[in-house]
Amino acid sequence: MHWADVAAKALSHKGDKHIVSTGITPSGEFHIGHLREILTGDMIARAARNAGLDVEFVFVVDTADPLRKVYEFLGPEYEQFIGHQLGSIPAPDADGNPDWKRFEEGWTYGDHFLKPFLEALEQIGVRPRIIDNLESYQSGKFDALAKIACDRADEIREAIERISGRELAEDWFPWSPLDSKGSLDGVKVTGYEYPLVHWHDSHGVDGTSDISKGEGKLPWRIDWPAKWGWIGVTCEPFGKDHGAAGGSYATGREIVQILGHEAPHPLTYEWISLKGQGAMSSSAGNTIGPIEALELVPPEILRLLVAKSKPNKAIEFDTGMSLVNLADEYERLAARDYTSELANEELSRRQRVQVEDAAGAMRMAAVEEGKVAQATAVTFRHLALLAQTKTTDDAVWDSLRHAGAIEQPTQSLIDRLTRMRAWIDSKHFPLEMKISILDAPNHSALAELNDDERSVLNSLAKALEDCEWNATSIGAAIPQSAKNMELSPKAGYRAAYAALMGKERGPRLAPILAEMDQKKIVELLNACAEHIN
RNA sequence: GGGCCUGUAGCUCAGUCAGGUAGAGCGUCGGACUUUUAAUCCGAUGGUCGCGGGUUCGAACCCCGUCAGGCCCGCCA
Repeated sequence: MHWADVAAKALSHKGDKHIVSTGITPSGEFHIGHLREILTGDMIARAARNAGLDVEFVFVVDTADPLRKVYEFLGPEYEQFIGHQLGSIPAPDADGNPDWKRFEEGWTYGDHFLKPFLEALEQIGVRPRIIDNLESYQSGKFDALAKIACDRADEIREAIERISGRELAEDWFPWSPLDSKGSLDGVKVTGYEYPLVHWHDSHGVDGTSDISKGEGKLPWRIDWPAKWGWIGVTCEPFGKDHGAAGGSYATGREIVQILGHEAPHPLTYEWISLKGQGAMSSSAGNTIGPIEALELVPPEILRLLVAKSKPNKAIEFDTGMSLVNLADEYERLAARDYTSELANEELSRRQRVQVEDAAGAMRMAAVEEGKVAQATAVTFRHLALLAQTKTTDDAVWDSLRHAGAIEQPTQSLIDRLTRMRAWIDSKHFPLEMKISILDAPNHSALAELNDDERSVLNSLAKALEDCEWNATSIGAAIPQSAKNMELSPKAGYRAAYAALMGKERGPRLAPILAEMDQKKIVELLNACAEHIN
């Protein structure tokens, strides 16, 4: 069973109606690590729906969280906003300075980072109900539960201290009021009678905060269970940082009971890291955003990345060769017929599980829920080759038609080619996939050739010199040059690849050579032949 | 110090919850396809299941210990 189906099954034991929730703080650029959170939730919701449950998927945007520090992409002016809520401060402009003008129009820091992420989600087929946390506080959604938290502050303090093993400050209070400047930092609570919390701030000012109007927020460890309560969350995936013993889920599951609700079914997931660069971190500049990723990778393949790995497995992502392998794996999986595979009675239990997991992963990878992926009959590798050798899209389609792979390009294939071209032009495209013809003989590659293959070089140079310079003639000339010497065509290809590309094998040479200068190619071949003799 | 996760074929992993002959994909190697040679098809290769004990008729799986890697125990996502 696919991991999402396992989770759905667990939910089905608890009831028929479910709310799967995810949440992210929009403190900076979103990256594909965040995508795991939201895709994990989306996939559980799909699986639950599949299992006949009534399920809603929500995404809480934590705009009530304060700005923690002046990040590297922010100008020094942001110093004044430290401690202020992300949904109540201006967004950075292109230079990292506060964009006051758009702020007046209602464009906040939170919006700035959220908007592109939501567009990415749209493309990737995730359409959650969005809940703005700051707005939820201000409209009183937290009111009732925040009241219980404040009324029963001692019990909550005891739970946090016992479970997390840390000691809370003497003046700790389960409500963080906004101070006279609008910051959550450095405020001391001096008294409480619902709905007012009295405080003394770091500027020496005294004031009151109205809980029911969201003039402040619950500290994170209470904020989370309170959300579970008022939203009615029954399942929530979260990063392994929250899952640790003494972490916020451990305290949350107990606090939520004090608040009069049940804890949601948890699912901890591992991080996605960039290969060789460790965990993703905006400050280290080694992030890749969902938007950037989608410019290179089709959404269903990005979904497969998350779908095929069980949540507790760390994912290593990179935009080079593993992407090619992932994409080709997608094609292979799409080409299989799972129904007939599963009909085979002779499958061992183990094999059956493997087939089921593959089928499940593909079901979860589909951008449109319930849609069955169609194999495109064109691998990523092949498309990469065509995109590099054909300047126009039409030429690519012609080539594929000619090969009998397609009749008309589908929309998804057209999208894929567009992304492929973007990928090729980007810094991410792996050298290994780049097609290049040598300028000078590659000695070590030539040394690998056997005597037969070497002997073809002269004949090959001559054949190409004499042939008409188009793909068809070149294509005929390469094997013919070997046949002339009573050798198998293989010898001709081997010789050609070693001489022209410095490799043992490669993509079809003829169409590539046809785009190049005949004289140069012949010269290179002659130089290689000479080198050998 | 306390806790969680991970360790299985060259690589990526499944199989661990419900113990019953070690599984896939990729890679590699070989063959076929006499010109779609990054393709396709067929075949083969490949593992002291991190290590040591224990329970059991039987352990990758359960229990105890141990080693290695990652993470958490900060008003923190």
